[in-house]
Amino acid sequence: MGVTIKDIAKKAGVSPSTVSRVVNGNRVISEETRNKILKVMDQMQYHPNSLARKFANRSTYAIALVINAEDEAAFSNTFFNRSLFAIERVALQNDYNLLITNDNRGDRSCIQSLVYEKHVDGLILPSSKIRKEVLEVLENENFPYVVLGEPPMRKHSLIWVDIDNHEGSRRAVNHLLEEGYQDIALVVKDQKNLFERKRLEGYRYAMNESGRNGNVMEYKEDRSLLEKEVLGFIEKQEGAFLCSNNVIAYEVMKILKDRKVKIPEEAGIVTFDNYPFAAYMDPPLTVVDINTYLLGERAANMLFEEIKKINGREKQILIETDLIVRDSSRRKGVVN
Amino acid sequence: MGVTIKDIAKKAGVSPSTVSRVVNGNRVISEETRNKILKVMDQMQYHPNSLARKFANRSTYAIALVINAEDEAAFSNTFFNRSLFAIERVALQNDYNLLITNDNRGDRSCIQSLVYEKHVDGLILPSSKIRKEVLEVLENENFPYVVLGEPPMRKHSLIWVDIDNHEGSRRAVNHLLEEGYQDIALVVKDQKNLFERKRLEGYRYAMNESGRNGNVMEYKEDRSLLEKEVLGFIEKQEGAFLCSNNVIAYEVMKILKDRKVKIPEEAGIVTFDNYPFAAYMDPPLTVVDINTYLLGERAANMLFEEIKKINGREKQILIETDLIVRDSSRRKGVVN
DNA sequence: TTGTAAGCGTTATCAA
DNA sequence: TTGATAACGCTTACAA
Repeated sequence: MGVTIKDIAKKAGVSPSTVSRVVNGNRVISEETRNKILKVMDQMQYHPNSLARKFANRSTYAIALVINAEDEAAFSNTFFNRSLFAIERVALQNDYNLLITNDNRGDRSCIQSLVYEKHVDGLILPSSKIRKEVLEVLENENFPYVVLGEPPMRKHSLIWVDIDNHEGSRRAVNHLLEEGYQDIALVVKDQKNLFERKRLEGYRYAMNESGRNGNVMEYKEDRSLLEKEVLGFIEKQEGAFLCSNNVIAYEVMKILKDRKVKIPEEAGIVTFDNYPFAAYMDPPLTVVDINTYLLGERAANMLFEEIKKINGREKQILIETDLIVRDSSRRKGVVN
Repeated sequence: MGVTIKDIAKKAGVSPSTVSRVVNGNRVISEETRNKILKVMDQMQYHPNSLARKFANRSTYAIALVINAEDEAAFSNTFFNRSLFAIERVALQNDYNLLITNDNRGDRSCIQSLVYEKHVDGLILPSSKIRKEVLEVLENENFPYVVLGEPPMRKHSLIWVDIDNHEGSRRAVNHLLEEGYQDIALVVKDQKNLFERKRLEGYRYAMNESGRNGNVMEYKEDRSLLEKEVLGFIEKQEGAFLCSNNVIAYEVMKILKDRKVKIPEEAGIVTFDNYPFAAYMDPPLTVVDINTYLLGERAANMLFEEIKKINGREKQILIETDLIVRDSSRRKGVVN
């Protein structure tokens, strides 16, 4: 097929191993022969065969990102995308390739295939993949991997990165209290999801700290239920709503506006996730922004530290959220 | 390292080639030996070394998707993500891996590396990558590739898939005319982008067909300019706005609402892209939906047809848009 | 139906 | 500083 190291060697009048040394930037080689070989490589348009290289090195120079998408959801959410982008970038910086693997089977086979057959050098796994049988495989092989999201087990020994949703809720609650809202409700979609669970915990924690009970509402298909709860809540006091995503925030906002409840004067809103539209709402929405780029970047960096066995590496990282205050919760200065 | 084909052969009392045949599902083999070998493979936990396999086969069983992201933009837009998801899925169906390569250098080196070094079996390239020097490399090697988006050159010979933005505009314009709006303005962001160019062309075409001149507005940082144009336009007649994305639509909507212009009675709005928020707007936005999942799926399928040299394959595909009519343009029945 | 043996392109060990 | 040679694990003529 293509030009091989042997062809170069023959033409340059050296041995294949010398050529190999040049390709690999081996230092112990004379300027003279190096230049000669480089010239021939250029002339003959030599491209090292990475298949052969990987084979000889027993390494793919690739890491795999396992995703867990039964449907398109995982790929269409911004959360995932920015992480992916970051991971790809870090991989590139380390001269590694990134393999994307969508694993919709629940067993260990995907991981086994990646480890034993595909011979990738490291894995980034979503926390939803963490199960005993999977960990078994990885630990047997002493295989480098990082978990994306706080794992459901062994959270003190595994290596993972997550968004600090707990702290995000606390920030939002404290901000709303400072703005003078007397009570705060949390509106979530379903509490199974890990993000929402942590948000709930943080909310409860902060409410508790302020001596309040808290009030959790669920956003369901049937809007009228939520409507009743929201209006009932706001009737009692100048309260605020911490919403777990932008759609929920929009719904709450609509319910309030329909009843001519003034935002932020009579009711405040804060939502998780800074979707492009949050800033365009009327009034613009205060958000707890989560940096998913950083999430991916950290995960990938940790993985490479594992692969390279760098000393003193961190094992668990929580990424701070960022509270972006906009008009939907800026009660102070408006009300006095 | 791991268990090899030789280990299996020895233990099963056969030759390595026989084991290889079993691994590869070769037909010419007796049930008996096959079963014997399978049992041993299971016992010894054999996993074929894909590196060695790829090397021996001179094929990676991988396709690469080249993306072109100087920044996070490419990864955070939904457009790209669903395509990516589709491509990954099709690759998997064909037992291929997907390699994501972010190429921010403008030259041919990324493509060369993919073709000559990494030995992927096919490429999916964004149309922005299509340049003479790149095509040269690919054609020299007779290398399978598909372009994502109508290419800037050789559009009748290259293999590509794109969204039919031209038709999308026409649909929207005709819908708005049918609803009784007397004139339609197109609001775009910048006309350099291929999507927007095609939308503009389609708009002009349809307007022309209806004997109208058309009116193109640009959405810029400074909103006041657009405001003037929008209000001036709507003063003259009951007109409608075709917006090139959701943010623009939101801005136009806001301008109109601030002046108490009734939507859809006195002004209509249609926007490209069905972002989750479009349905939540007040009134809900009519959208020209573009199926980017299908875009990726088609691209990947075409690529595998190229790789497998299947007969009678299509060369250029335009993917139909879908008009989802919501209240923001439903003037009929409201006005009579 | 099965076995033998060469070969894929590179790296690594050892000797020169 | 260089070269000869074996090895990596699998596939595939070709022979049996």
